Amino acid sequence: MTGGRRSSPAGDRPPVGCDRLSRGENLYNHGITPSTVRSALSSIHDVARAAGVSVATVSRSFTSPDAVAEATRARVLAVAQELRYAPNRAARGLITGRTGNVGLIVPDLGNPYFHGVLQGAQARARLADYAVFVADGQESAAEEEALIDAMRKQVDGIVLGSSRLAPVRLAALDHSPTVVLVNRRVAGRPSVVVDSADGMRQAVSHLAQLGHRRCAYVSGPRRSWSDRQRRRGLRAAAAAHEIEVVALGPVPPQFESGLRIAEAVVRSEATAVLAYNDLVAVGILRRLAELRIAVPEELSVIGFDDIPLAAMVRPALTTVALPTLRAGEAAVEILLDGLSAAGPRRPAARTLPATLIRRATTAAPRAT
Amino acid sequence: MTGGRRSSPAGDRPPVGCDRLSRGENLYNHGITPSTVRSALSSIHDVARAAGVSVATVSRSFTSPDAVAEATRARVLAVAQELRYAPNRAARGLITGRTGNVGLIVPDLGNPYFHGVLQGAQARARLADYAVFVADGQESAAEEEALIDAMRKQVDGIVLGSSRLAPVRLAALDHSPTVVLVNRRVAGRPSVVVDSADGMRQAVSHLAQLGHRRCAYVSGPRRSWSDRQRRRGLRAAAAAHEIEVVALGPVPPQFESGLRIAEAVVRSEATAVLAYNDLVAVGILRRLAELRIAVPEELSVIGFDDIPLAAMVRPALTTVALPTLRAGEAAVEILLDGLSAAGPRRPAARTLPATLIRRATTAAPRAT
DNA sequence: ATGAAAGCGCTAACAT
DNA sequence: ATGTTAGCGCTTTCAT
Repeated sequence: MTGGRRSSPAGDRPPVGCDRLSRGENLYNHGITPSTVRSALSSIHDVARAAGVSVATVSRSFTSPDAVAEATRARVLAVAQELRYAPNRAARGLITGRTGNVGLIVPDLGNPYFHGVLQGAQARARLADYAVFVADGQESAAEEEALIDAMRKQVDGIVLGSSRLAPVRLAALDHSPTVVLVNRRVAGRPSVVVDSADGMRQAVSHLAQLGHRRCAYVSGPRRSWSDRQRRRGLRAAAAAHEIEVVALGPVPPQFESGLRIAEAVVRSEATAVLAYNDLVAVGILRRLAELRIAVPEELSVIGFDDIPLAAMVRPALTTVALPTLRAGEAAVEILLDGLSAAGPRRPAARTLPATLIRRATTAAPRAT
Repeated sequence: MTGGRRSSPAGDRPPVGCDRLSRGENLYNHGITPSTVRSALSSIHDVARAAGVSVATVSRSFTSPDAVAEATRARVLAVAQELRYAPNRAARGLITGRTGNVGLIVPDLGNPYFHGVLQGAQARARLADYAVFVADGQESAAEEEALIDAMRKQVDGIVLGSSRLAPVRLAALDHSPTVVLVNRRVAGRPSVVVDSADGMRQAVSHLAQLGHRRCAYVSGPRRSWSDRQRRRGLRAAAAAHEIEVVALGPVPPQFESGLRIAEAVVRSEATAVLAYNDLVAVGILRRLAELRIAVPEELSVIGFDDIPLAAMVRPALTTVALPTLRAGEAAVEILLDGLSAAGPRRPAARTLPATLIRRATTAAPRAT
């Protein structure tokens, strides 16, 4: 593409942009062809010089195309492409106050739940030509705050997934840049949450219809907002369906927790168990199999999240699907919206629906 | 017009931090204390003024502490903390040529293999106080190149995981910033690869010892460097152990592929199957269970990667562990090393060992 | 429609 | 040891 077409009036100009290169790059570039050497390090000045216009015109050609004459713009753009020039976003940000970046901070990059959020956020950001920083808070509130501070000036907004920060700290956060919460709700902050209380309702109702009367719930981290939502949903639904609840846990939201808690589930004499998340549910499933307890015949199991794993185990896990990908997208969308919005407005608070996915780990309880 | 901002040419600038805030942020900040409101947007000038020193001294207090008097530095740092000042890295980068960022590009953020790489890269980068951009190439070479271009000026280096680029394109890539390859080897480029050929050797040798004489291999993407390594390792090891090989595939490296290929594996009459990766292996496992074919009694199965999933399924998957986390770490390490190194030197090429993890999907073939 | 020049926040000479 | 100043690459008045 680079070599062939020379339709522009700039075609006969000498190959420019090499003066920058001589700074030392070419120490590396021994046997490399000219087309390779043509560096991406050209600046707006190189383009201006090569196109025979001022830097202002080059800048305008990129940022407000209508402000420059058709022919000029075409020439500038052609030269720019030839030189592989693209505006330096950091420099641009210095003056515009916009970085073109967003940050994503999650408590644990190892948790599949956040992979969906990351994927969604990244995809949505890319659509708007935004780049995303990602960082792992290591389940620590302090680290999370440190990361926010580190990112602050480099981004136009931060998506905070399942923040481990206390509500007060969350509320006290700076408003620049904007922080969008995922899986948390705090007054005055934009957020996107999943209606997991309703998901719980669906799960319990499903169990009730199957005839279960006594269910166990293995709860997640005590300070987790999601867990509180689920417990709330559980209380309400259980009452409505006259189901007895055995509370187990709390446990860390991991596979190993499931392994460990499984026997307690059995001892509880519940005919069904709801786990804080799929990871725990799959752990339970695994241990149950070792214990030779048939699922779903002897015990029904329901998870939360619908991570890919849920469909891969055997029997396939019935679970409450939480749209993590969409949550990531939505968070970035809110961020971007807020940036383009003229004035301040009340913070967006999106709620995404949860959906029960019936697979193979739920059935009627064994007749007693 | 927003009058306040860039008014006075004569230096007497208004307290920036505050006028920024008044743009509307504090509409949200009702009952919040002054110390909270004090924005993080203060610049080096604010600190200099408040500490009664020049901006140069403030700068030095951060970048070369020894160059300023003990007492002065203490005062500056105190004021800085009070003002919640931290140097703007974009501005710093403009002059130093260092951004303090690295980029990570992978073909598919949904693939668990890359989650390890991401985690490792992020952790290692954070250790050096670097931030990481992450992007999803969507299994497309073109998108990958576009992402590289988009990142180029914002990072000091790029980690390219399992690049889908053709070798020529890879070789033709700019050397600024440095690109470190993961799971690819190309002349003149730093890289970290996992010795999966040796991993394959271990797997085949294990199978041979168990008594298998006929094995199937379900290969991954044709253009995948890893797949070529594995086939190479397989050929050699199979020859050495006098094992007959049935080649199946290629298939996309996903769970569903395993589901689909399982029957072909059975028809192949191999007594063991090696899958391109764990995802495919687990898919095979799943379908085999439906087919009521006992694993490992009737068929042994081995995967590659050792993603968390491998230990969670039942029976637990025997697999060749590839140190993805370490690969991510190593890649960033190489990047950082290269940045601090004085002159150019021959590109680092790290090879990480693969390890066979024997779990429950391999056993001696059924006596015939 | 275009150009000259100021300046975003910072660091690195070059003074003092 | 500290201050002054010249930019880094860019956008944006303000002139022309």
